[in-house]
Amino acid sequence: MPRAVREQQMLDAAVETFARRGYRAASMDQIAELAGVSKPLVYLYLNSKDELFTACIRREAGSLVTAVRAGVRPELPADRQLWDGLTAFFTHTAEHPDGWAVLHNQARTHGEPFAAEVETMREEIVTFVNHLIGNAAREARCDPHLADREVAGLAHALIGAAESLADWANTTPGVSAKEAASTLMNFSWAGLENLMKGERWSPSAGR
Amino acid sequence: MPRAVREQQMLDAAVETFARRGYRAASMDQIAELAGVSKPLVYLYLNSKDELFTACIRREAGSLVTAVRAGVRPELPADRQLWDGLTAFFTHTAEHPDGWAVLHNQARTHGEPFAAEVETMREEIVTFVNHLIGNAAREARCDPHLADREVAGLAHALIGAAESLADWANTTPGVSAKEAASTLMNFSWAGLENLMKGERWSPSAGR
Amino acid sequence: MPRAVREQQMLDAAVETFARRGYRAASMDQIAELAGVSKPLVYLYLNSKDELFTACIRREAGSLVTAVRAGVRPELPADRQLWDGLTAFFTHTAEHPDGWAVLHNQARTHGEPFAAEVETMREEIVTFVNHLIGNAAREARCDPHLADREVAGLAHALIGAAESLADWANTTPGVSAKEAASTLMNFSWAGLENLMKGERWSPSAGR
Amino acid sequence: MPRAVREQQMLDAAVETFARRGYRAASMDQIAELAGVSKPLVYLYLNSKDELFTACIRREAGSLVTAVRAGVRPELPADRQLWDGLTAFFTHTAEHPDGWAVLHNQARTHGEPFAAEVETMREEIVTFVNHLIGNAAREARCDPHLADREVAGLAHALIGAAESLADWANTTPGVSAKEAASTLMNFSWAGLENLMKGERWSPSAGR
DNA sequence: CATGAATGAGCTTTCATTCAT
DNA sequence: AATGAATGAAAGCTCATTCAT
Repeated sequence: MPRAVREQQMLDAAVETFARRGYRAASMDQIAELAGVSKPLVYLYLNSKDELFTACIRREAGSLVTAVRAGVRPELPADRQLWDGLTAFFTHTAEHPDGWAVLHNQARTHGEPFAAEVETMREEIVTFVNHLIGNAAREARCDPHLADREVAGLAHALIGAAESLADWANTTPGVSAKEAASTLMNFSWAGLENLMKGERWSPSAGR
Repeated sequence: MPRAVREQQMLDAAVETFARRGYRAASMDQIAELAGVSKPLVYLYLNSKDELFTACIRREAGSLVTAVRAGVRPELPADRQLWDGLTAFFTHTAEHPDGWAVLHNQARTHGEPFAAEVETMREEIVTFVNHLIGNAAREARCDPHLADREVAGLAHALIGAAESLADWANTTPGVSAKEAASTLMNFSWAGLENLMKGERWSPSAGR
Repeated sequence: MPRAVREQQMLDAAVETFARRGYRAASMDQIAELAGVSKPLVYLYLNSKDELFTACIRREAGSLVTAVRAGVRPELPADRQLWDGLTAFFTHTAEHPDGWAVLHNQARTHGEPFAAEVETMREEIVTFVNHLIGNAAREARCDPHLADREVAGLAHALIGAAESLADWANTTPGVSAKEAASTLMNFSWAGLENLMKGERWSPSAGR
Repeated sequence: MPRAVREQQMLDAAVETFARRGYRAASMDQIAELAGVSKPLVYLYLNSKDELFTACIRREAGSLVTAVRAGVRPELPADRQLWDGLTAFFTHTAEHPDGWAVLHNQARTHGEPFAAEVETMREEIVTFVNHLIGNAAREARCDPHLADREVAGLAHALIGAAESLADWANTTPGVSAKEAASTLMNFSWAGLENLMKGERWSPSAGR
């Protein structure tokens, strides 16, 4: 069997095992057995548990980013872009729950090298959201007056909400990608629109 | 030294160690040494690594929930309650980063028993948000027509956004609890208000 | 059983195993079993295979140097000192063949850290031989005119001869320490005496 | 490429690797890579690690013995023969440090089969020294009265001194083969001469 | 002639856990 | 109340060796 194929099988097995047991609790024995190969072969192809984990993260992150990018058409209005991006995101995470678990639950909690790998993916999304808000404000011909840090905060809030909803959708039976996307659009778009218009909530003013 | 005090010292050491090393990588030796006691004593008081970890989660979850509850006054308007709750949440997570790391990063990623422990805390917040929306709708004298599952989704979105912002605030220098709370209010309140009024975003309608 | 005693038992077992199997071929399992303890205990007390090996080398080297020193009385004539030293050396190596094998066969052939450990012992002997020749020359009231490097070379020759004879005596039945010492005195003392008198062999002059 | 050539390349690589890493630490992978061939080919030609090591020892031992033999002319006087033999020995070991390391450091320290291989080489030298002493005694028309075992002891002493000096010469900058040979002649010839004349050192007589 | 693919067995090391005192 | 002493079990990793092509 050619090397490339075996490697993908190993990555499949590793993603599944890391997702279900966690990075430390997953043993190379389990991964090798699930992949249907001997342990030395895993080491021959992927060198170490660390590198294997990194390879999983990279493959899953790339796959997710590609899926989201493919779902968005930049010529459409900003809200439509966000909607399409969220739909693609929830669809992909629903179809690859183990990959998503590796990215969201495992990679971020096991030390710098792995967290950094995921952080680059997150930053890509922050940039995307940034552009989205900028474009939307331009379309609406209003000056959003949003500081860089404020945008970063909003992006983190949006991503966190999306991540949490992805987990919720994956663990709650009957929640579709569309429903998750719809919930998040309802939750977030009004606020983003307000901010683009310069409207803000303040504790003193109240509702 | 009385048992209760010793136990708290052990939990302090355990929370710090679990937060910094992760559940599996943290060893009972390290925890015992950091607590300044012998390992058998840790076992005498807390029985096993699992129970020790569970005790950490429970203590930190309780402490966080208590802090948030103490910050909210039910007689105030809904948005003010949310603002106060968020402020208390971000303040507490900033003051107890290790406890927060145990809850957010470790507990959820190491198997059912621990994740379930955190889930009860989350559910408490879902209930809170549920009340919030219900009350706000009543105050606004409008019928929100929100299904239970929709509220659950919104609560997950809100919590996810808050968690993500807490991490962001803890790792980005100069971001205060107030700023994080403000960002999240701006992000979420408009959307929640819309939903209470029955207004929704839909892909066909667009902006 | 107190720690100090157990440690010596482990070192005994380790010396025997390293001597018989070689450093790499000796397994920690074998050593632990021979010592009558579990493997983790060996690690608890001696940290690693490297440190265990180093501890063996240090103990055996110290023991050998002590034995040789105890056999020599500095107030006696040089040849008598050499004879006593050699006798003590061959007696000790005959009584501790495994310790000698560790020093001579294993320590020198397994990388810098270990070889260096033995080299310090050798240098101590070089110094001893150096003094011996110097004193003998003074006693004989002649100026030996021996350069430092020449003495170093002679010391290496003497030590090499002694090491080789120790192996030979240990593996040839019926060879006593006295016989080995006698052989080496006959072999080496005449040459050393000549050199102290300034007499040398040269290829052109012949015998 | 003809088999004989390939085999020599493999032996070259093996000698270098065994000398630098030691028998156990040297891996067949490293050797095959250094030889520029695939691992199965090494096995095809040399069957196993043990046989490969044995082949190295035999080749290097043969090469050394040949070099020493070629340096000695039996028609010359005994001291000259010894001088020429030592010169050839030190020259060869200086020119083939890896081969020498395999013989001196590795072969003797890794179990019976290999040590025995080297022992045959040593015995050849014992025989040579035996002849040397016998011839010299005949030339000097005196009866040495040396028992076989005494000669064996002397040969071991001489060899040990030579081995030790070879290491010293290889690791001390600026020491030539001639200097090492000269040191060893000065060290050993007077003693050997004495013994041939029946003169001995004894502890009671002193200097 | 030569190799890519594959593995059984064994190694060092670590850890949660217990027990006699 | 507290600990020094001790271990069964398992993990990551490496290596000599083989076979189908």
